[in-house]
Amino acid sequence: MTTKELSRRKLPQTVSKREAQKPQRLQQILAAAFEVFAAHGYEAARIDEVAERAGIAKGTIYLYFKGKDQLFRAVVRNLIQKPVDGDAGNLSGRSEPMLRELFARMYARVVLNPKARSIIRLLIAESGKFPQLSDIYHREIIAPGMAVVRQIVMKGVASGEFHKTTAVEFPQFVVAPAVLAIVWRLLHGERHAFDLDAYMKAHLDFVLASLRNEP
Amino acid sequence: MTTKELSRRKLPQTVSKREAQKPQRLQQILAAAFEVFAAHGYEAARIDEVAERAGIAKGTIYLYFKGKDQLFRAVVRNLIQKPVDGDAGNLSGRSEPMLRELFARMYARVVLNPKARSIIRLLIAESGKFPQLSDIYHREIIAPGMAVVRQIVMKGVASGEFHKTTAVEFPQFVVAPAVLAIVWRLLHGERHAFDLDAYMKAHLDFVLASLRNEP
DNA sequence: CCATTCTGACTGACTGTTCAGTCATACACG
DNA sequence: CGTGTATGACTGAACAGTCAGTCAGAATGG
Repeated sequence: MTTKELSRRKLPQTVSKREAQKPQRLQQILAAAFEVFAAHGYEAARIDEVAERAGIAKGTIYLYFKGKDQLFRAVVRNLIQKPVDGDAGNLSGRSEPMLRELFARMYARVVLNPKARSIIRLLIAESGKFPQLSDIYHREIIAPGMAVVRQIVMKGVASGEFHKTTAVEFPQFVVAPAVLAIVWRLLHGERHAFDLDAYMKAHLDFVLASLRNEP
Repeated sequence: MTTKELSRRKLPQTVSKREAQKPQRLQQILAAAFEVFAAHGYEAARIDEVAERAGIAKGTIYLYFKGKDQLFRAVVRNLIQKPVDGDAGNLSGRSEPMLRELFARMYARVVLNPKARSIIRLLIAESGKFPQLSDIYHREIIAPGMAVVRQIVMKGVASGEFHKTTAVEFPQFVVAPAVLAIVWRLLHGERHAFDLDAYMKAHLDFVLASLRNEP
């Protein structure tokens, strides 16, 4: 790139107006596509509806994605590769408050989050057709999550706060009721709903009762 | 109908050969349709494939079912209304062996049963389009199941075998790890699999550790 | 008994529609 | 005015659902 070429550009605006629009378009498409896939599932989702919701023409989608399956992959990948940010946070102090903190985050971010539920529904429904996606989900979300839970439990056991428990081998037990709550909601929607706030508190009590070292 | 007309018929055979075939056809269609729906989901399932697998012509399916959605409903209803037979069995004796018995049945019949898993996947995937089906599932399977678990826990509490536990309000906690195992399998198939036999034993230990009244 | 007629379960080629993906044209920006 | 971007009418394939026709087997008659 020559000095002359550089000097032609407005210096603060290294990218042109049009170039600046592109990532925005992509986000429009991804957002609209997520809504449509979440509402209807992969097969029943219509590309025309995605275009309409994004406020663009159908052809434009094919400038950004090779086809329907590529679009689907991009939508889901985009949402399950989101940084899990400072989730592994402070692993210091007593294990019980750490579990309490973990549960609060887990229910707020996943169980009570319609978007997260929709992704899980899509992953379950389409894991036959898109196994790579559930692999990503496992690598990025499930495995690190299980590792954190295991850490907390092991720490509690080491400090004598918890007794020797099978939750070290299977940290799944600790979070299982949250998974059940998600599935319940996916199956029954608003029907047969139960008090999720009481449920969360009781969940913590139930798990701690199993882990705690009673004198 | 005259005596003469009656005397012509062979008395032991009240139904004709053709009439006897009909229920068999219906079962053929339902069995084939289940395979196809389970493999591809509702939208991606092809009626032609159902016909081919049942070894009949496509038109025949429409003699038995009004349309694709009616066929789907029939397939799922047929499988979730199956008699839960003597599941509520003996509610006598100590609660711990009763839980042990319950878990053995639950893992054998549901968690380890590919057919049951497929139905759950279909229900989760299509509960938006077919909410009545998950209502039936709740009424016929979930609610009675929860009632049984609650009975066992309450009995244990009453006898002093278990302490006062939140599992009375939310029997879901007791079975949640089994639900997680199903979802895990639905998401990851054979990948990331864990030892389900050890898991089941540990699950029982974990739950009993929470419920038991330690002196 | 056999011959004839009748019945309705079954067939599969066909139809109309839906929809993913394309492409000639229009547009906007530099 | 040239280049990269957007459009939406169009196409061809796939597929749910239909229906005129077939034929095994039941009913009727001699």
